[in-house]
Amino acid sequence: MVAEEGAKKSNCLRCAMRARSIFAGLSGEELCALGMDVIDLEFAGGTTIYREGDSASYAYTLREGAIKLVKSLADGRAQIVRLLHHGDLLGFEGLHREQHQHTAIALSTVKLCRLDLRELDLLSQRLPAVREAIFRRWQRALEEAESRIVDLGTRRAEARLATFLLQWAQAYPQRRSLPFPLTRQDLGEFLGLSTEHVSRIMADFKRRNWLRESRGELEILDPKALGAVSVS
Amino acid sequence: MVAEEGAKKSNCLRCAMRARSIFAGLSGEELCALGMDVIDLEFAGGTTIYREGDSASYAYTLREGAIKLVKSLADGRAQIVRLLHHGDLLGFEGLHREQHQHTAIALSTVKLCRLDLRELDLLSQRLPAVREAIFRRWQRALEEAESRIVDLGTRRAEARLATFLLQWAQAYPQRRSLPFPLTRQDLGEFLGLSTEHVSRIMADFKRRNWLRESRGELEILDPKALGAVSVS
DNA sequence: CGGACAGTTGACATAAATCAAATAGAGTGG
DNA sequence: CCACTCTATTTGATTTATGTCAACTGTCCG
Repeated sequence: MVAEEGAKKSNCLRCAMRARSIFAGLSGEELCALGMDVIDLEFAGGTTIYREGDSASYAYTLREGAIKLVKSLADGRAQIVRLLHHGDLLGFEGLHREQHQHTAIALSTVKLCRLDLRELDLLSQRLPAVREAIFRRWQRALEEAESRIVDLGTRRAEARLATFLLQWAQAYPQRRSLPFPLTRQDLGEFLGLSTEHVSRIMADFKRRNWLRESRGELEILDPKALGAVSVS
Repeated sequence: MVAEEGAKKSNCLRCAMRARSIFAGLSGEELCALGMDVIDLEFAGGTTIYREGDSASYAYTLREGAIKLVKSLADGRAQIVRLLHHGDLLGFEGLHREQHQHTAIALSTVKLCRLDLRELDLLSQRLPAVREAIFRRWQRALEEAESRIVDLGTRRAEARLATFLLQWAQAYPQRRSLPFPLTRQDLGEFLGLSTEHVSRIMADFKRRNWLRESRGELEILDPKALGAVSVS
């Protein structure tokens, strides 16, 4: 739960992430000329990166690990609004809003680079490519959100879970065993189900030998079977 | 079901909608200099304005009436992804996507103005104010989508319906009797419920004298009671 | 008057939540 | 290394919410 925070100036030029970042379109020279403070951070799993309602000063690019964006309800329950993987952005709602719209929590150890929102705003006004990149991410987020609305509105628990597992796997291509730092409660809060119900379905999938699971790792043994359930 | 389509050149300068449109920030001169083909259209309720998968050539501003954006499932069911009111935009996903992502259907007689997507794209690159306006609408759409995810994931049928009715009312401020062109099936497809279940709850709300309904009009008699249910 | 069709209502089936208890693991301190 | 604790998970029994099927009603409209 304690923030094991590391911080150092980032070298964007050499960043492995650069091609997939919002600075993808820029030349090396343009990148150097940004004059932006970009700082690399590392947090332990469980760390809260920002809270819903916090005034928004920074946005982040997730370089490694997974993060959940959560909205908390008055009655103590919570809904996971989005799950983020390496390459995803977070905190960008601060470009137009004073405050963060979700609570961001690291699911595993994460590496982030942190961008100052004010600088980013100016930058995006100056550089069409940056603005364009942010815009596109936004659109993709909207499409994913709408697809989750369809999911939640029309599909049953088994199908939602199966769909989710397959999508999770897509975030880690060419890996036979996937990092899987989600608890049953996380799954429930993402899929709109009780933890018990998630547990039953996961146990069922495992009994059918569609999955294998061991401390934070997941292996999908029968994607076809899961695919069949996910459409039903 | 037949498209009663009227079409004429639009006079944006005199448009009552102008202050709320994506051209809100522009001066009269700038507006004149746009050189855009903007065409006013009118469709009867039930008309399909475009279909999911259609190649996207136009975007629209909804000037009057209500529209549903629908995603159809393989099994014949459908999910209403968004409901649009006067002032809302539709078809803008065509700015970055080749094809429309939803089917747009008029719920009542609607008045639209139609914008050519190619021209709009050029325009938005030229005019920061326009781009900004579109961006902000996008962000609001994402926030609404996320709030629906929370709703669908955590709330029961009664609460979802009550919330929805109150939100619908907000789209028609200072009106005691609201236009309400939605069928029980529409409500079901928006809220992720069966038509029968929606019907039961609506009937229940009416029996409690929280609502009154008559051919396409809805009156909310007890917003407080609905509000209480909507949080439960 | 007679169809369509949307809405309502009832009886029943099923999905999922809730409550409660048992089990399994992972970490901790001796 | 073991005993112990704490927590996540699993499982079972039961309740509740919601869906499904079917019949009936009302209304609009030709």
